[in-house]
Amino acid sequence: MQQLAEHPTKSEATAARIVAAARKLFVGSNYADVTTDMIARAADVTKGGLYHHFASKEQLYITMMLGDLAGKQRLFEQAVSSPGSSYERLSRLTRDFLDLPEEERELTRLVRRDINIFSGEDRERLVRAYQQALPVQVEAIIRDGIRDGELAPGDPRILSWSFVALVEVVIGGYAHAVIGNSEDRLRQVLELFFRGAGRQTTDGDVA
Amino acid sequence: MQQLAEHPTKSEATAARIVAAARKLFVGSNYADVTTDMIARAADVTKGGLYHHFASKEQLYITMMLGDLAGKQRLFEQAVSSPGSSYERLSRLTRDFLDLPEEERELTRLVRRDINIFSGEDRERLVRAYQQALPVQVEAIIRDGIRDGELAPGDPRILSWSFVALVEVVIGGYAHAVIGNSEDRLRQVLELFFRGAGRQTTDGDVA
DNA sequence: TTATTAACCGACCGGTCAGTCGGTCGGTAG
DNA sequence: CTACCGACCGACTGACCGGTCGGTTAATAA
Repeated sequence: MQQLAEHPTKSEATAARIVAAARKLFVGSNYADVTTDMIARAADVTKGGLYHHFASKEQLYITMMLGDLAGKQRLFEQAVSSPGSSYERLSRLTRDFLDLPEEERELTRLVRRDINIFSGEDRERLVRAYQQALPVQVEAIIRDGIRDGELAPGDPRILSWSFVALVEVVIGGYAHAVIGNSEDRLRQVLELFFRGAGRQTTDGDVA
Repeated sequence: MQQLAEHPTKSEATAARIVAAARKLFVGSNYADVTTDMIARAADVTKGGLYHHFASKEQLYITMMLGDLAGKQRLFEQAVSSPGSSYERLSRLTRDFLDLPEEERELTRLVRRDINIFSGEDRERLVRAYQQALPVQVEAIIRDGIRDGELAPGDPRILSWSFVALVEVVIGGYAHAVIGNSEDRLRQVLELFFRGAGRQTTDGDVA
Protein backbone atom coordinates (compact mmCIF):
# COMPACT_ATOMS: atom_id res chain seq x y z
CA MET A 1 0.00 0.00 0.00
CA GLN A 2 3.01 2.18 0.62
CA GLN A 3 5.42 2.01 -2.27
CA LEU A 4 5.68 0.26 -5.60
CA ALA A 5 8.58 -2.17 -5.37
CA GLU A 6 11.11 -0.09 -7.27
CA HIS A 7 14.48 -0.65 -5.56
CA PRO A 8 13.89 -1.34 -1.92
CA THR A 9 17.30 -1.16 -0.32
CA LYS A 10 18.02 -3.50 2.53
CA SER A 11 17.42 -0.65 4.93
CA GLU A 12 14.04 0.16 3.43
CA ALA A 13 13.06 -3.47 3.46
CA THR A 14 13.90 -3.79 7.15
CA ALA A 15 12.07 -0.60 8.01
CA ALA A 16 9.04 -1.83 6.11
CA ARG A 17 9.20 -5.14 7.96
CA ILE A 18 9.28 -3.29 11.26
CA VAL A 19 6.33 -1.12 10.29
CA ALA A 20 4.36 -4.15 9.21
CA ALA A 21 5.06 -5.96 12.46
CA ALA A 22 4.13 -2.86 14.43
CA ARG A 23 0.86 -2.52 12.54
CA LYS A 24 -0.17 -6.07 13.27
CA LEU A 25 0.66 -5.72 16.97
CA PHE A 26 -0.89 -2.30 17.46
CA VAL A 27 -4.14 -3.49 15.94
CA GLY A 28 -4.26 -6.24 18.53
CA SER A 29 -3.29 -4.33 21.66
CA ASN A 30 -3.08 -0.93 23.23
CA TYR A 31 -0.19 1.34 22.39
CA ALA A 32 1.20 0.93 25.90
CA ASP A 33 0.86 -2.84 25.88
CA VAL A 34 2.91 -3.27 22.74
CA THR A 35 6.56 -3.10 23.71
CA THR A 36 9.39 -2.17 21.39
CA ASP A 37 10.84 -5.57 22.19
CA MET A 38 7.75 -7.31 20.90
CA ILE A 39 7.79 -5.30 17.70
CA ALA A 40 11.48 -5.95 17.19
CA ARG A 41 11.11 -9.67 17.77
CA ALA A 42 8.12 -9.87 15.43
CA ALA A 43 10.11 -8.07 12.76
CA ASP A 44 13.10 -10.32 13.36
CA VAL A 45 15.46 -7.60 14.47
CA THR A 46 16.61 -6.52 17.90
CA LYS A 47 15.62 -3.42 19.77
CA GLY A 48 18.89 -1.84 18.70
CA GLY A 49 18.06 -2.54 15.09
CA LEU A 50 14.63 -1.02 15.52
CA TYR A 51 16.08 2.15 17.00
CA HIS A 52 18.51 2.36 14.14
CA HIS A 53 15.58 2.99 11.83
CA PHE A 54 13.16 4.88 14.08
CA ALA A 55 13.87 7.58 16.60
CA SER A 56 11.25 6.45 19.10
CA LYS A 57 8.30 4.19 19.63
CA GLU A 58 6.02 7.13 19.05
CA GLN A 59 7.63 8.03 15.76
CA LEU A 60 7.33 4.46 14.60
CA TYR A 61 3.64 4.48 15.42
CA ILE A 62 3.09 7.77 13.65
CA THR A 63 5.00 6.63 10.59
CA MET A 64 2.97 3.46 10.43
CA MET A 65 -0.31 5.28 10.80
CA LEU A 66 0.41 8.11 8.39
CA GLY A 67 1.50 5.67 5.73
CA ASP A 68 -1.69 3.73 6.08
CA LEU A 69 -3.98 6.74 6.17
CA ALA A 70 -2.35 8.16 3.06
CA GLY A 71 -3.20 4.95 1.26
CA LYS A 72 -6.79 5.06 2.43
CA GLN A 73 -7.12 8.66 1.41
CA ARG A 74 -6.04 7.78 -2.12
CA LEU A 75 -8.51 4.91 -2.19
CA PHE A 76 -11.46 7.00 -1.07
CA GLU A 77 -10.62 9.91 -3.32
CA GLN A 78 -11.56 7.68 -6.21
CA ALA A 79 -15.06 7.25 -4.83
CA VAL A 80 -15.42 10.96 -4.16
CA SER A 81 -14.46 11.91 -7.68
CA SER A 82 -16.47 9.18 -9.31
CA PRO A 83 -19.66 10.05 -11.22
CA GLY A 84 -23.18 9.50 -9.94
CA SER A 85 -25.49 10.60 -7.18
CA SER A 86 -24.38 11.10 -3.60
CA TYR A 87 -26.01 7.82 -2.78
CA GLU A 88 -23.99 6.03 -5.41
CA ARG A 89 -20.74 7.69 -4.47
CA LEU A 90 -21.21 7.05 -0.75
CA SER A 91 -22.12 3.52 -1.64
CA ARG A 92 -18.91 3.04 -3.55
CA LEU A 93 -16.79 4.60 -0.82
CA THR A 94 -18.36 2.44 1.84
CA ARG A 95 -18.07 -0.68 -0.26
CA ASP A 96 -14.39 -0.01 -0.80
CA PHE A 97 -14.02 0.36 2.95
CA LEU A 98 -15.99 -2.74 3.88
CA ASP A 99 -14.08 -4.82 1.36
CA LEU A 100 -10.74 -3.91 2.90
CA PRO A 101 -8.99 -6.73 4.75
CA GLU A 102 -9.88 -6.66 8.42
CA GLU A 103 -6.50 -5.49 9.62
CA GLU A 104 -6.57 -2.41 7.44
CA ARG A 105 -10.15 -1.58 8.40
CA GLU A 106 -9.33 -1.87 12.08
CA LEU A 107 -6.58 0.70 11.74
CA THR A 108 -9.10 3.49 11.44
CA ARG A 109 -10.37 2.52 14.87
CA LEU A 110 -6.88 2.85 16.29
CA VAL A 111 -6.78 6.55 15.61
CA ARG A 112 -9.81 7.08 17.77
CA ARG A 113 -8.49 4.68 20.38
CA ASP A 114 -4.96 6.00 20.70
CA ILE A 115 -5.25 9.64 19.81
CA ASN A 116 -5.37 10.75 23.45
CA ILE A 117 -1.92 9.49 24.26
CA PHE A 118 -0.11 11.85 21.92
CA SER A 119 0.17 15.57 22.06
CA GLY A 120 1.69 18.47 20.19
CA GLU A 121 2.57 18.43 16.54
CA ASP A 122 2.44 14.65 16.14
CA ARG A 123 -1.07 14.51 17.45
CA GLU A 124 -2.19 17.24 15.11
CA ARG A 125 -0.68 15.52 12.11
CA LEU A 126 -2.40 12.29 13.02
CA VAL A 127 -5.77 13.94 13.47
CA ARG A 128 -5.41 15.83 10.22
CA ALA A 129 -4.41 12.71 8.31
CA TYR A 130 -7.38 10.79 9.67
CA GLN A 131 -9.83 13.53 8.90
CA GLN A 132 -8.46 13.92 5.39
CA ALA A 133 -8.65 10.19 4.84
CA LEU A 134 -12.20 9.60 5.95
CA PRO A 135 -14.58 12.23 7.35
CA VAL A 136 -13.55 14.97 4.97
CA GLN A 137 -14.18 12.79 1.96
CA VAL A 138 -17.55 11.64 3.19
CA GLU A 139 -18.33 15.25 3.94
CA ALA A 140 -17.54 16.30 0.38
CA ILE A 141 -20.07 13.85 -0.99
CA ILE A 142 -22.68 14.87 1.56
CA ARG A 143 -22.11 18.54 0.80
CA ASP A 144 -22.85 17.84 -2.86
CA GLY A 145 -25.94 15.91 -1.88
CA ILE A 146 -27.30 18.82 0.10
CA ARG A 147 -26.49 21.28 -2.66
CA ASP A 148 -28.30 19.15 -5.22
CA GLY A 149 -31.32 18.59 -3.00
CA GLU A 150 -30.67 14.88 -2.69
CA LEU A 151 -30.12 15.27 1.04
CA ALA A 152 -32.08 17.39 3.49
CA PRO A 153 -30.29 20.54 4.68
CA GLY A 154 -28.05 20.05 7.69
CA ASP A 155 -24.51 20.43 8.94
CA PRO A 156 -22.45 18.30 6.55
CA ARG A 157 -19.74 17.65 9.08
CA ILE A 158 -22.05 16.24 11.69
CA LEU A 159 -23.75 14.20 9.03
CA SER A 160 -20.45 12.80 7.81
CA TRP A 161 -19.44 11.80 11.31
CA SER A 162 -22.81 10.23 11.80
CA PHE A 163 -22.32 8.27 8.64
CA VAL A 164 -18.88 7.09 9.72
CA ALA A 165 -20.30 6.09 13.08
CA LEU A 166 -22.97 3.99 11.38
CA VAL A 167 -20.36 2.26 9.28
CA GLU A 168 -18.39 1.44 12.38
CA VAL A 169 -21.45 -0.23 13.86
CA VAL A 170 -21.75 -2.74 11.04
CA ILE A 171 -18.11 -3.73 11.23
CA GLY A 172 -18.49 -4.47 14.93
CA GLY A 173 -18.49 -8.07 16.10
CA TYR A 174 -22.22 -8.62 16.57
CA ALA A 175 -23.30 -6.95 13.37
CA HIS A 176 -20.70 -8.99 11.58
CA ALA A 177 -22.32 -12.15 12.93
CA VAL A 178 -25.90 -11.13 12.16
CA ILE A 179 -25.24 -9.70 8.73
CA GLY A 180 -22.82 -12.13 7.20
CA ASN A 181 -22.89 -10.63 3.76
CA SER A 182 -20.77 -7.59 3.05
CA GLU A 183 -23.29 -6.26 0.55
CA ASP A 184 -26.06 -6.49 3.15
CA ARG A 185 -23.98 -4.55 5.65
CA LEU A 186 -23.59 -1.87 3.04
CA ARG A 187 -27.32 -1.76 2.43
CA GLN A 188 -28.03 -1.59 6.19
CA VAL A 189 -25.88 1.53 6.55
CA LEU A 190 -27.11 3.35 3.47
CA GLU A 191 -30.73 2.54 4.14
CA LEU A 192 -30.54 3.80 7.71
CA PHE A 193 -28.62 6.91 6.78
CA PHE A 194 -30.76 7.96 3.83
CA ARG A 195 -34.19 6.77 4.93
CA GLY A 196 -34.03 6.35 8.70
CA ALA A 197 -35.44 3.58 10.83
CA GLY A 198 -38.98 4.92 10.92
CA ARG A 199 -41.64 3.20 8.88
CA GLN A 200 -42.44 5.20 5.77
CA THR A 201 -45.99 6.41 6.29
CA THR A 202 -48.37 8.03 3.83
CA ASP A 203 -48.48 11.16 5.88
CA GLY A 204 -44.79 11.73 6.65
CA ASP A 205 -45.23 12.37 10.35
CA VAL A 206 -43.79 10.42 13.25
CA ALA A 207 -45.15 10.52 16.77
CA MET B 1 -25.93 8.47 42.58
CA GLN B 2 -24.69 5.54 44.59
CA GLN B 3 -26.28 5.34 47.98
CA LEU B 4 -28.69 7.25 50.10
CA ALA B 5 -26.75 8.67 53.00
CA GLU B 6 -27.90 6.19 55.65
CA HIS B 7 -24.94 5.58 58.01
CA PRO B 8 -21.76 5.88 56.05
CA THR B 9 -19.06 4.57 58.32
CA LYS B 10 -15.69 6.25 58.17
CA SER B 11 -14.44 3.37 56.07
CA GLU B 12 -17.26 3.68 53.58
CA ALA B 13 -16.79 7.40 53.36
CA THR B 14 -13.11 7.01 52.55
CA ALA B 15 -13.80 4.33 49.98
CA ALA B 16 -16.39 6.57 48.35
CA ARG B 17 -13.93 9.45 48.31
CA ILE B 18 -11.37 7.25 46.60
CA VAL B 19 -13.90 6.08 44.02
CA ALA B 20 -14.94 9.66 43.30
CA ALA B 21 -11.34 10.76 42.86
CA ALA B 22 -10.66 7.80 40.60
CA ARG B 23 -13.69 8.60 38.47
CA LYS B 24 -12.60 12.16 37.90
CA LEU B 25 -9.07 11.12 36.98
CA PHE B 26 -10.03 8.21 34.74
CA VAL B 27 -12.36 10.41 32.76
CA GLY B 28 -9.46 12.74 32.07
CA SER B 29 -6.74 10.25 31.21
CA ASN B 30 -6.04 6.74 30.05
CA TYR B 31 -6.19 3.91 32.53
CA ALA B 32 -2.43 3.47 32.31
CA ASP B 33 -1.71 7.17 32.73
CA VAL B 34 -3.62 7.45 35.98
CA THR B 35 -1.36 6.19 38.76
CA THR B 36 -2.56 4.85 42.07
CA ASP B 37 -0.51 7.60 43.67
CA MET B 38 -2.48 10.26 41.83
CA ILE B 39 -5.77 8.73 42.87
CA ALA B 40 -4.64 8.43 46.47
CA ARG B 41 -3.40 12.01 46.59
CA ALA B 42 -6.61 13.30 45.01
CA ALA B 43 -8.64 11.39 47.61
CA ASP B 44 -6.42 12.66 50.38
CA VAL B 45 -5.12 9.28 51.46
CA THR B 46 -1.86 7.50 50.78
CA LYS B 47 -1.29 4.58 48.50
CA GLY B 48 -1.34 2.32 51.53
CA GLY B 49 -4.72 3.66 52.50
CA LEU B 50 -6.02 3.07 49.01
CA TYR B 51 -4.86 -0.53 49.05
CA HIS B 52 -6.50 -1.01 52.40
CA HIS B 53 -9.85 -0.52 50.69
CA PHE B 54 -9.22 -1.96 47.24
CA ALA B 55 -7.34 -5.06 46.28
CA SER B 56 -5.90 -3.63 43.09
CA LYS B 57 -6.05 -0.75 40.68
CA GLU B 58 -8.15 -2.85 38.36
CA GLN B 59 -10.64 -3.71 41.07
CA LEU B 60 -10.96 -0.05 41.96
CA TYR B 61 -11.67 0.80 38.35
CA ILE B 62 -14.24 -1.96 38.03
CA THR B 63 -15.95 -0.96 41.25
CA MET B 64 -16.14 2.64 40.13
CA MET B 65 -17.52 1.73 36.73
CA LEU B 66 -20.06 -0.82 37.89
CA GLY B 67 -21.42 1.60 40.47
CA ASP B 68 -21.90 4.26 37.86
CA LEU B 69 -23.42 1.97 35.26
CA ALA B 70 -25.91 0.64 37.81
CA GLY B 71 -27.04 4.20 38.42
CA LYS B 72 -27.44 4.86 34.72
CA GLN B 73 -29.37 1.67 34.24
CA ARG B 74 -31.84 2.77 36.90
CA LEU B 75 -32.15 6.17 35.24
CA PHE B 76 -32.82 4.78 31.78
CA GLU B 77 -35.22 2.14 33.01
CA GLN B 78 -37.60 4.95 33.82
CA ALA B 79 -37.64 6.06 30.20
CA VAL B 80 -38.12 2.51 28.96
CA SER B 81 -41.10 1.91 31.19
CA SER B 82 -42.65 5.30 30.60
CA PRO B 83 -45.79 5.58 28.46
CA GLY B 84 -45.91 6.85 24.91
CA SER B 85 -44.65 5.94 21.46
CA SER B 86 -41.17 4.60 20.79
CA TYR B 87 -40.24 8.02 19.53
CA GLU B 88 -41.33 9.63 22.75
CA ARG B 89 -39.64 7.08 24.96
CA LEU B 90 -36.39 7.20 23.01
CA SER B 91 -36.64 10.95 23.20
CA ARG B 92 -36.96 10.87 26.96
CA LEU B 93 -34.10 8.41 27.38
CA THR B 94 -31.82 10.46 25.18
CA ARG B 95 -32.77 13.71 26.87
CA ASP B 96 -31.99 12.19 30.26
CA PHE B 97 -28.64 11.17 28.90
CA LEU B 98 -27.79 14.48 27.27
CA ASP B 99 -28.78 16.36 30.40
CA LEU B 100 -26.35 14.39 32.55
CA PRO B 101 -23.35 16.38 33.81
CA GLU B 102 -20.46 15.97 31.40
CA GLU B 103 -18.36 13.80 33.69
CA GLU B 104 -21.07 11.18 34.01
CA ARG B 105 -21.82 11.21 30.31
CA GLU B 106 -18.16 10.73 29.48
CA LEU B 107 -18.01 7.61 31.61
CA THR B 108 -19.93 5.65 29.01
CA ARG B 109 -17.13 6.43 26.59
CA LEU B 110 -14.59 5.02 29.00
CA VAL B 111 -16.05 1.56 28.72
CA ARG B 112 -15.41 1.52 25.01
CA ARG B 113 -12.03 3.13 25.49
CA ASP B 114 -10.68 0.89 28.22
CA ILE B 115 -12.46 -2.38 27.66
CA ASN B 116 -9.52 -3.90 25.78
CA ILE B 117 -7.16 -3.72 28.69
CA PHE B 118 -9.09 -6.10 30.88
CA SER B 119 -9.77 -9.77 30.37
CA GLY B 120 -11.52 -12.68 32.00
CA GLU B 121 -14.43 -12.36 34.37
CA ASP B 122 -13.92 -8.66 35.12
CA ARG B 123 -14.10 -7.80 31.49
CA GLU B 124 -17.29 -9.78 31.04
CA ARG B 125 -18.94 -8.12 33.99
CA LEU B 126 -18.04 -4.71 32.65
CA VAL B 127 -19.37 -5.45 29.20
CA ARG B 128 -22.56 -6.90 30.62
CA ALA B 129 -23.13 -3.92 32.90
CA TYR B 130 -22.63 -1.50 30.01
CA GLN B 131 -24.96 -3.37 27.74
CA GLN B 132 -27.62 -3.60 30.41
CA ALA B 133 -27.27 0.10 31.13
CA LEU B 134 -27.53 1.42 27.60
CA PRO B 135 -27.90 -0.68 24.44
CA VAL B 136 -30.29 -3.21 25.96
CA GLN B 137 -32.66 -0.50 27.09
CA VAL B 138 -32.61 1.26 23.76
CA GLU B 139 -33.16 -2.10 22.15
CA ALA B 140 -36.28 -2.73 24.24
CA ILE B 141 -37.86 0.47 22.99
CA ILE B 142 -36.88 -0.25 19.42
CA ARG B 143 -38.26 -3.76 19.66
CA ASP B 144 -41.61 -2.33 20.72
CA GLY B 145 -41.45 0.17 17.87
CA ILE B 146 -40.97 -2.58 15.32
CA ARG B 147 -43.74 -4.69 16.83
CA ASP B 148 -46.16 -1.78 16.72
CA GLY B 149 -45.24 -0.83 13.17
CA GLU B 150 -43.75 2.47 14.20
CA LEU B 151 -40.35 1.35 13.01
CA ALA B 152 -39.47 -0.54 9.88
CA PRO B 153 -38.51 -4.18 10.41
CA GLY B 154 -34.85 -4.79 11.15
CA ASP B 155 -32.46 -6.26 13.67
CA PRO B 156 -33.23 -4.38 16.90
CA ARG B 157 -29.78 -4.85 18.31
CA ILE B 158 -27.99 -3.34 15.36
CA LEU B 159 -30.50 -0.53 15.33
CA SER B 160 -29.93 0.16 19.01
CA TRP B 161 -26.19 0.29 18.55
CA SER B 162 -26.66 2.57 15.62
CA PHE B 163 -28.77 4.83 17.75
CA VAL B 164 -26.19 4.91 20.53
CA ALA B 165 -23.51 5.67 17.96
CA LEU B 166 -25.52 8.63 16.68
CA VAL B 167 -25.93 9.94 20.20
CA GLU B 168 -22.20 9.73 20.74
CA VAL B 169 -21.65 11.85 17.66
CA VAL B 170 -23.64 14.77 19.02
CA ILE B 171 -21.82 14.77 22.33
CA GLY B 172 -18.48 14.97 20.52
CA GLY B 173 -16.53 18.21 20.59
CA TYR B 174 -17.41 19.60 17.18
CA ALA B 175 -21.10 18.82 17.34
CA HIS B 176 -21.16 20.40 20.76
CA ALA B 177 -19.79 23.59 19.26
CA VAL B 178 -22.11 23.68 16.24
CA ILE B 179 -25.27 22.68 18.07
CA GLY B 180 -25.10 24.62 21.28
CA ASN B 181 -28.54 23.77 22.47
CA SER B 182 -29.14 20.44 24.16
CA GLU B 183 -32.67 20.21 22.79
CA ASP B 184 -31.35 20.72 19.25
CA ARG B 185 -28.83 17.94 19.70
CA LEU B 186 -31.69 15.70 20.73
CA ARG B 187 -33.68 16.66 17.66
CA GLN B 188 -30.67 16.06 15.41
CA VAL B 189 -30.31 12.49 16.64
CA LEU B 190 -33.99 11.55 16.57
CA GLU B 191 -34.57 13.15 13.20
CA LEU B 192 -31.66 11.32 11.62
CA PHE B 193 -32.54 8.02 13.22
CA PHE B 194 -36.25 8.05 12.40
CA ARG B 195 -36.27 9.88 9.09
CA GLY B 196 -32.76 9.60 7.69
CA ALA B 197 -30.73 12.27 5.98
CA GLY B 198 -32.37 11.87 2.59
CA ARG B 199 -34.76 14.51 1.40
CA GLN B 200 -38.33 13.29 1.66
CA THR B 201 -39.54 12.93 -1.89
CA THR B 202 -43.07 12.33 -3.22
CA ASP B 203 -42.00 9.08 -4.75
CA GLY B 204 -40.04 7.48 -1.92
CA ASP B 205 -37.09 6.42 -4.01
CA VAL B 206 -33.47 7.42 -3.63
CA ALA B 207 -30.83 7.11 -6.30
C1' DT C 1 43.57 -6.33 0.45
C1' DT C 2 42.29 -2.55 3.22
C1' DA C 3 39.40 1.31 4.74
C1' DT C 4 35.02 3.02 5.51
C1' DT C 5 30.47 3.01 6.69
C1' DA C 6 25.72 1.48 7.28
C1' DA C 7 23.16 -2.18 9.46
C1' DC C 8 22.54 -4.48 13.39
C1' DC C 9 23.29 -6.50 18.10
C1' DG C 10 22.21 -6.98 23.09
C1' DA C 11 23.65 -5.77 27.67
C1' DC C 12 22.65 -2.09 30.29
C1' DC C 13 20.64 2.33 32.42
C1' DG C 14 17.22 5.37 34.39
C1' DG C 15 12.79 5.97 35.48
C1' DT C 16 8.12 4.57 36.55
C1' DC C 17 4.65 2.24 38.85
C1' DA C 18 1.66 -1.44 41.02
C1' DG C 19 1.71 -3.58 44.97
C1' DT C 20 3.80 -4.76 49.93
C1' DC C 21 4.74 -4.51 54.69
C1' DG C 22 6.12 -3.18 59.16
C1' DG C 23 4.52 0.12 61.84
C1' DT C 24 1.58 4.28 63.98
C1' DC C 25 -2.63 6.08 65.76
C1' DG C 26 -7.20 6.75 67.47
C1' DG C 27 -11.21 4.71 69.06
C1' DT C 28 -13.45 1.29 72.03
C1' DA C 29 -14.56 -2.72 74.76
C1' DG C 30 -13.55 -4.99 79.09
C1' DC D 1 -5.68 1.59 82.37
C1' DT D 2 -4.96 -2.12 79.05
C1' DA D 3 -5.67 -4.90 75.14
C1' DC D 4 -7.20 -4.95 70.78
C1' DC D 5 -8.44 -3.68 66.11
C1' DG D 6 -9.43 -1.41 61.99
C1' DA D 7 -7.89 2.64 59.40
C1' DC D 8 -4.13 4.51 57.57
C1' DC D 9 0.84 5.66 56.58
C1' DG D 10 4.96 5.85 53.49
C1' DA D 11 9.31 3.86 52.48
C1' DC D 12 10.51 0.19 49.82
C1' DT D 13 10.68 -3.72 46.23
C1' DG D 14 10.48 -6.02 42.01
C1' DA D 15 9.28 -5.96 37.43
C1' DC D 16 8.92 -3.74 33.28
C1' DC D 17 10.04 -0.79 29.53
C1' DG D 18 11.80 2.99 26.52
C1' DG D 19 15.90 4.33 25.08
C1' DT D 20 21.35 4.18 24.82
C1' DC D 21 25.83 2.84 23.50
C1' DG D 22 30.00 0.38 22.71
C1' DG D 23 30.91 -3.09 19.81
C1' DT D 24 30.41 -6.65 15.72
C1' DT D 25 29.32 -7.89 11.03
C1' DA D 26 28.84 -7.41 6.19
C1' DA D 27 28.78 -4.87 2.10
C1' DT D 28 31.08 -1.72 -0.83
C1' DA D 29 34.42 1.46 -2.37
C1' DA D 30 39.33 2.53 -3.17
